[in-house]
Amino acid sequence: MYTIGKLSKETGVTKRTLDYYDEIGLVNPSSRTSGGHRLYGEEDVMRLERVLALKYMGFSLEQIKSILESSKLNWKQSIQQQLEMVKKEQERLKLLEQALLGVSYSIEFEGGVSWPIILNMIKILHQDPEEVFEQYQQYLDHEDMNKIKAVNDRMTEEDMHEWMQANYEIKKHLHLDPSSEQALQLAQRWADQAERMFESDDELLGDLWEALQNLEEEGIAFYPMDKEIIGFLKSVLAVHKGAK
Amino acid sequence: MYTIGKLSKETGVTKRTLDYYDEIGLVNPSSRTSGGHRLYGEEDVMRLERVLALKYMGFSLEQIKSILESSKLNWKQSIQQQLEMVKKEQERLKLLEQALLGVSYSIEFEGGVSWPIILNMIKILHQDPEEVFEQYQQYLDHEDMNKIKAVNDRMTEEDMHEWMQANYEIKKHLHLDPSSEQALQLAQRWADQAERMFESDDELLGDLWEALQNLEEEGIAFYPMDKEIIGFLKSVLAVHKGAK
DNA sequence: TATAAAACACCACGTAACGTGATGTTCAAT
DNA sequence: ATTGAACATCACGTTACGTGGTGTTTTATA
Repeated sequence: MYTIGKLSKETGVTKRTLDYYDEIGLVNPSSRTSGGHRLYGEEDVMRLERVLALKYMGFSLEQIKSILESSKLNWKQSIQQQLEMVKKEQERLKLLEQALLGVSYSIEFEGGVSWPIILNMIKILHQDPEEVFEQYQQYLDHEDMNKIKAVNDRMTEEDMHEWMQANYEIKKHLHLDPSSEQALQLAQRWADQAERMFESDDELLGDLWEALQNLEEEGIAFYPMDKEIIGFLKSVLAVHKGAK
Repeated sequence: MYTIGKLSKETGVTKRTLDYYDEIGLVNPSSRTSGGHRLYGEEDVMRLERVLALKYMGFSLEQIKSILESSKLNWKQSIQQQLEMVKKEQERLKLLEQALLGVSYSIEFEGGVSWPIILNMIKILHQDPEEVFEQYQQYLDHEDMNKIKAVNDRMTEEDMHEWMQANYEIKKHLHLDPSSEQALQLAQRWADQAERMFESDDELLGDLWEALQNLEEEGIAFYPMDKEIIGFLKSVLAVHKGAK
């Protein structure tokens, strides 16, 4: 028989928690002393351990209570549900990580917090892609959109970093002569990373590039693409093609 | 100028939430009607959007309030902290998923809920490996332990499934003649999966196998390994070796 | 066996970010 | 002027306990 203090030390659960579990009927001591002190027996300890296991698995105390009194069928269902919840939560966190990384890089490269970029990024990640790529509707078909979303999902931390940096470098050097070697290198860097991210799906990349050029407002390609960047790339491309 | 209802519809935030944000001074309307109705201006809408973005990124309202009034330096720090939190949470969820999968398979194969298995699984995942593999201390060195932990981290859903099933199949057929073809196949299946999980690190696998045999109590190898299973494998191995 | 110290029971308030009414007031349209 | 919709404000509920208080029981020591 454990007193509440002993049990607390044994299991690492605070007294208050045991208090609470007693109060809500989740783990009741099987007996008491004449003076009213709680005494927990072996079964009580077992029950507590099970409760802790289920708690670790992410169930609420309410759910735990009902699970512990239910049948096999209910068990399987609960576990499956919980599994799905966990998977969804993991996806959410993956997106969250991307958003935070984006903001982090945006601070790093832009030298400060750029709200338009952040808000766009959140939009991309927060809602379904349909709504964000709405402006592309007239230029890209449904298949393209899905592919682009897949590209976004595949993007690693390094991809994101390189992509934002390449864009930022261009922004910093918009004044460069499009025919200069340096401009060509910047454009090349941009194109290389785009190639990498699109896994050489040149058709898709071409479609997106077309769409970006035709857009009237600012475009988004995992990062706000302002007209300036697009214009710069366009002019470099023109010179380069002409020279060839 | 938006009234609270308009703003609510515009942004998808409930009135109560706007109420609350006003109350705690997170987003205050910049003016009111003579009658006291709230009127939100463009800046207020912008502020709200920023708040929502930060909320999406997982910050508490308290943090958001201070972030919105702080400097760049503070920003970077906050984002980095949040990033780390998110990464940690993701690791936790990965473990959680493993635990749930384990329980799910245990129900599937054992035909019901087996608490010893569940509690062991939770122990494996919950606390640091030191404590769980304590019993192996005398048989395995530190390096081996870390490798085993790495194996655990690498384990996919399919690995786990196959592993538990292979173990379960053996449990079901303990009575088989060790020299029978069927027994050999069961053992082979077990060994194959072990090989796969250990990525052919035969030395490590050998060490673990040694340890498992020498243990007096039940062992754990990503799943409770009872003496019966070990005994079965041992006898099959003996017959097979003898025959060779 | 008396007494002091430790452990305990039980109570109540606090937390975060709102949801859900309830009541009384102001606005917009008729 | 009236009426229905929108609004302001209040208050209690939610989860899983933490924190602290008061008064009682148990345990250790003299």
